[in-house]
Amino acid sequence: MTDILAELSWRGLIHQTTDDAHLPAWLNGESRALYCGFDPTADSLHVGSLLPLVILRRFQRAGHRPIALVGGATGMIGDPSGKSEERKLLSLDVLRANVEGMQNQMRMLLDFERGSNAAILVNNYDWMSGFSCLDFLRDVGKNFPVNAMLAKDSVKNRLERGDAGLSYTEFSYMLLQAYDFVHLLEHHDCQLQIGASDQWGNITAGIDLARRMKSVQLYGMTCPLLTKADGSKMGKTETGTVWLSPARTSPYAFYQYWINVDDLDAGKCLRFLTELSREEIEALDGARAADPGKRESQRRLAEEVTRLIHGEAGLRAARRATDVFFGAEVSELSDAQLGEIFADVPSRDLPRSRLSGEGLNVVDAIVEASLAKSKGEARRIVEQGGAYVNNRRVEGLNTQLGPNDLASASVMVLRWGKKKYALLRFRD
RNA sequence: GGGGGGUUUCCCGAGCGGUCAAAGGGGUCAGACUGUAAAUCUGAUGGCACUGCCUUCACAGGUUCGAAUCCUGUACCCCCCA
Repeated sequence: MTDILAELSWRGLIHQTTDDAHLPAWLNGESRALYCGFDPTADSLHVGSLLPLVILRRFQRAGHRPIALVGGATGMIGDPSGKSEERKLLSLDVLRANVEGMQNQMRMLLDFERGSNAAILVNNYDWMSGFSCLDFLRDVGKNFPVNAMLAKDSVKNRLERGDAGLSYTEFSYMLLQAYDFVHLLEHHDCQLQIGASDQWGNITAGIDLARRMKSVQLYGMTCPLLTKADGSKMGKTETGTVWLSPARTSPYAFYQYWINVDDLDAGKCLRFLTELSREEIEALDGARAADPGKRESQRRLAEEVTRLIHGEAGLRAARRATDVFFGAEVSELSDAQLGEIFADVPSRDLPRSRLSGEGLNVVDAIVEASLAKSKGEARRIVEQGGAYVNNRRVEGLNTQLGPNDLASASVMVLRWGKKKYALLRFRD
């Protein structure tokens, strides 16, 4: 039995526990069940919710049994924690699809086969949907003093805002989550709940409920929120959220997100999200301090996290795309390979005849590919040396593109500046 | 109700009736440098058939050879006196 708390502790993953004194002995004595809930607000998890999931994984590797709970029921209500205003309710169909999508991702990170401590996936809709309103109020609601509920930060913050308010529905959220804990205690002997630090109130609500209903003392533990050195949340880019689903965020974009992590955040990310050993991480810290330009930490981070989420194949694809995006000329690749590498990039189909005869002028090509809004803009970028065809700089305004400028059988790769790409596909 | 000021290109902001697509700053984009960074430097920044033409300076009209600049009206904003 690995000392999981010691590991979480050096990684900086313990924000708060409900019982610092007894938790170590309780966990190190034998294999325990623990759970963490995830609300199905989208059909994919994102970087923000990755951290608790990785922690569940760590617990499992240390010999404990992780229970991943998707909030099919709680998702219908909306958690007020950390939200500044009332949430819109999701339709049942959307929720069902979201639960499905998230479960698939959990299957990748947790092992559901692993003998005595195989992970368990549960959906609180299964036990909540049949719970009648009256029974719930009598059995659960009776145990919640409104005073205590009003004192929770998640509620207090919303009430103090004045402009936002809080509906009775969201106010009740913590009762549902609290009951989940009791339910999992009864059915899976789960006595520990983990979550991000904003879940503290909900976790302690569950512990209080269990004490009142079952006279049992449960445990809770929170991890820090995954934030950047400047205080903002990780997992957001100008283009939006970084998702775990390859359909929403390609392995390449995912890999790039981590490659671009700030030096100041790299050490934290390595500790939080990778399974590298303490020695390896500290070696990387040293390397980063000595020669930050090499960005070994970021490379390693991107590699580890991308492999974790997208597997070896995804990592390979991300790397190959990176080579092309930041490398030399695009050549000796097939249509299919290019399509895969430039999966994220907008493309446009043009008739092949545009390449014959005089050929296609670069400026026109750039506009056709929607890289530039107008010809003037396209012309400007060519004049300033910021336009590239197949990663080769375009020399002048009157460059004409012909069949020889295709990178593969039918694809031409246009680039604007350092990173903005577009494809033109020439079809018969 | 009376008096005064304002409305400019993505934003702020300058703009003698002609030489204004409109100063300057910010932002954005590109290039150099670099660590796929930050900072810095350089250039660009309405459209097009680009040594020229077209559309823009709240809106609608007018004066003039010619208006973002003058006049009239309309809308919105600000200030002062009641």
